[in-house]
Parts: sequence; C-alpha cells; structure tokens
Amino acid sequence: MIKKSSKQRDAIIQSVKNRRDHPTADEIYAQLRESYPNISLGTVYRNLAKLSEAGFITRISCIEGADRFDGDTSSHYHFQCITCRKICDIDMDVDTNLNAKVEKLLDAHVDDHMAMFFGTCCKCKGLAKI
Amino acid sequence: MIKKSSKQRDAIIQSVKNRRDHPTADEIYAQLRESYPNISLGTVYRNLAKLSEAGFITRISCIEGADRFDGDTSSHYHFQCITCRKICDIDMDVDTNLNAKVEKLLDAHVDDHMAMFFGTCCKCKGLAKI
DNA sequence: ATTAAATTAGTAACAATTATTATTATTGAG
DNA sequence: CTCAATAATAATAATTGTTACTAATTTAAT
Repeated sequence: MIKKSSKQRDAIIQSVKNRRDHPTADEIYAQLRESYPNISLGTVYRNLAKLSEAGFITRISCIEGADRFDGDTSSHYHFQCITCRKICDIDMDVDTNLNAKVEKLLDAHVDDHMAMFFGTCCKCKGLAKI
Repeated sequence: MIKKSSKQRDAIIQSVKNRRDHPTADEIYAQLRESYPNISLGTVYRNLAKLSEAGFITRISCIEGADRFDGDTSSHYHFQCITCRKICDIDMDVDTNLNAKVEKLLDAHVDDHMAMFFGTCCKCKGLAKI
C-alpha cells in the first residue's frame, strides 16, 4: 500500500506518535502547518487512513465529531468524558481471553476488541461541584 | 425533551426495536418510506437523536460510515465483521466491575462502557474458503 | 372549538471525508 | 549520476452524513 516515503507522512507519523491526546485529522493538520505551512488537509486524511490501515496507528471512532487517532497501537482501553469529550488511555489489562470466547460464541474469527468507557473525568467532575 | 407524540416517531421506535440488524438512519428512512412515503430524512435523524438521548435506543458509532442504532438498550457487547461490516450482538455477560475499576484508576465518574469486537463473521469466513 | 406549542416535510447549510487533477518528489534501472 | 516511471503531493471539487431553518401541520391542554 505505502510504496514511497515522504516528509509529510513522516511528520504525520511523528505527530501522532508523540501526542498523547488522541487528536483528530484537523488537529494534526493544524500542528503540522507550523512546520509545513502548505501541507494539505487531504494529505493528512489520506495518510492517516493509510497508516491506520497498515497498523502503524489506530483509528478511534467517536459518537460525536471527527475520528481520532492513537499512536499507541498496543491493545488498551479508552475513557471518554461526556462533558469535555476528551479521550484518555486506561492503564488496565486488556482481557484477551474474550476474543477466543467470542470466536466460539459466533463461530467467527476475532482479531481484536476495543472498549470505551463513558463518564465524567476528574476535571469536569470537579467543575460540576462549584 | 420529548413532549408530544407523533406517528412518525412511533414508527421510528418500532422500526429500531423490531430490527436486529443495527440499522443506520438511512436504512430506517428507507424502511419507513414504505408506510410513510413522505416522511423526511431530517425527521428520522432528529428523532433518532432524541430517542438515543432519552435512552430509548442506543447509538453505535462505527469507524466507517454512518452511525447505527440498536433498539436493545440492555448492556451488551457487539461484533463487527471487517469484511461485510455487519454488526451483531454478542450473548455474553458484560463485566460491570470494570466500571468501578476505571473510576478508581482515573478518579472519574464512569457511567457505562461499550466494547466492539472486530474480525470476520462466520459467513465471510466461509466465503473466504471458496 | 380555540389556541399555543411541538412536530413535521422540505430544503438549505454544514462538517468530515473522499476523489480528482495537475504538479512535484522519490526511487530504481541503466 | 541521469532520467523515466510512478508515487505522493497541494489545491480544489465533490460526496456523504448530519444538522439547522422555515412554513405548514399536528398534538394536547384548555
């Protein structure tokens, strides 16, 4: 799929890998424009799609708004605050046994699973008290 | 939020509740047009949003394409085939202990969590063999 | 029945994403 | 190293999924 290298794609990989905030395509675009003032938003979208398809990064689909991307491809769960909409990683073991369990239940082949926890983050919880 | 009834909304609830295939707004629209030839797509979207906000149905966000809706609001996990993109329910206990665990880890308030398993369904697995 | 408010159909607007096209950059063969 | 082949790009147009708007209709409480 990916056949030649490019500075833009390298910068996109770097950006996603370095950030911890699960950015959207637009946020990555905004960041990269500082170093590459005429990078195209289409290039960002195209490369995020290629990179996630190739397994270099992970795409996270959100109920509201744009998809987000995670440079950490190791299996882990996420939490999303329903107030500020931010996503953060959860430092908790992933139950890989579930994959085999689901395989049996559905007679399917299971590659992986993802989990998203919903609630109110510590910051927004605090604000609510005021 | 919802203050008055309407035939259209009742039909939308019925459709989502009766179907087992986690339809998109467009699919529900297509179905309802058979009985309500001039129902508006906007009405379908607006009511799906209201109904899921009110907890009558559940919205499922997918990595590719449109959101899907589930008439079964009981907590359960989903499986999505990466080939045919269909979503099906998994008849497996939901680990509700995880919510409390995440609350402690993040000092957050956790309402719920969802899980999506990815792989190849039995049908598509079969087809691959041919 | 009257009336006020909610809901609708239809359409326009919008945001996120993908496709197109002409141009530029990368790479591998000679 | 040069240069053609072709992958990747910037810019822009088009598409898709969704929401907002408005005038007309329907609902429910007098």
